[in-house]
Amino acid sequence: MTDTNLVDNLARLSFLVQNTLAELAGRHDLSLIQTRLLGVLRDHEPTMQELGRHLGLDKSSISGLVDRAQRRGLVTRTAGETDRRVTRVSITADGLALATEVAGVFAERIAEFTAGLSPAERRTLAELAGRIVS
Amino acid sequence: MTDTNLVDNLARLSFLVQNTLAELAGRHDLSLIQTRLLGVLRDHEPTMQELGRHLGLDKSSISGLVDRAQRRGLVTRTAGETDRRVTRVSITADGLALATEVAGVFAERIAEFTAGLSPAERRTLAELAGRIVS
DNA sequence: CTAATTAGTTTGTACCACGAACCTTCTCGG
DNA sequence: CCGAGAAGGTTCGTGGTACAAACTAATTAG
Repeated sequence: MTDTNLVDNLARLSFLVQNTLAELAGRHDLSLIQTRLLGVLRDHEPTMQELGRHLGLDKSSISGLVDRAQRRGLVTRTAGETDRRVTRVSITADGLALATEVAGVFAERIAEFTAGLSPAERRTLAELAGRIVS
Repeated sequence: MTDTNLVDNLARLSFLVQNTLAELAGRHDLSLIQTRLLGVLRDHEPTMQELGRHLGLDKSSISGLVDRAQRRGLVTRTAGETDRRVTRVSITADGLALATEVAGVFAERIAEFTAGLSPAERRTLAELAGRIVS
């Protein structure tokens, strides 16, 4: 049955979560990284390099990522006001709708996965996961 | 503080675990998928399409993946004995050493992440994660 | 005002993933 | 037994992802 190997089970859980998110995003022709990009932009209007820090990517990778998202009308670039070297990236209405849709379905799917747990167990899991990531 | 949003915390935890594995693998010039490949081959000697099922990839993706791993001497192809259409993939000594090394460091890192949990909490986490993935 | 720094883009390389076309090797029905 | 179709892999073309290095434009330091 469900063994208690912490490392294995965390690894498998992480693959399950990531694959789930990738699959749901893929239905809207979004990659994992594009989805993360939109997720960040829901709460921020960062510069290119702030985006790089958020996502852990090189600035040249960000250029391409934003290029492709912009081509699809999901984000826009805005020139910085004071410092004209910087570029701020914002999410568009289309991008926001897509991000919200994917996030919603993802939450539903996670709920299904954890349906076999009691409410107390779900709280415990959320709390332990929260302590690890913080 | 560590809030108790289950979906968010599971998502963040999964990114933490995956990024950790990707970073550790990257030190040996392995991608996540190459590492998973070696991980599967530690316990199996699958055909190409069995590999595809394990990893959730198209057979054409497997061809390239195994090509690159073979070029680095991490795996070998063997022609099937009875059915000569099939190709079995095996891990080499070099590949096994690499997989073992990465797995070991990964386990250490997970141990560090969960060091703030009590032994009982770690058992609980392992058990809850195990029930979700099973 | 020049020199160094910083933000971002471009270019070249490699990996990753897919579908479609293709080859070889079975397998099955007649 | 043999020809049609199915099955296992590979190849090719396309596109996303990631990085480093070279480059441009704008800002800041001296």
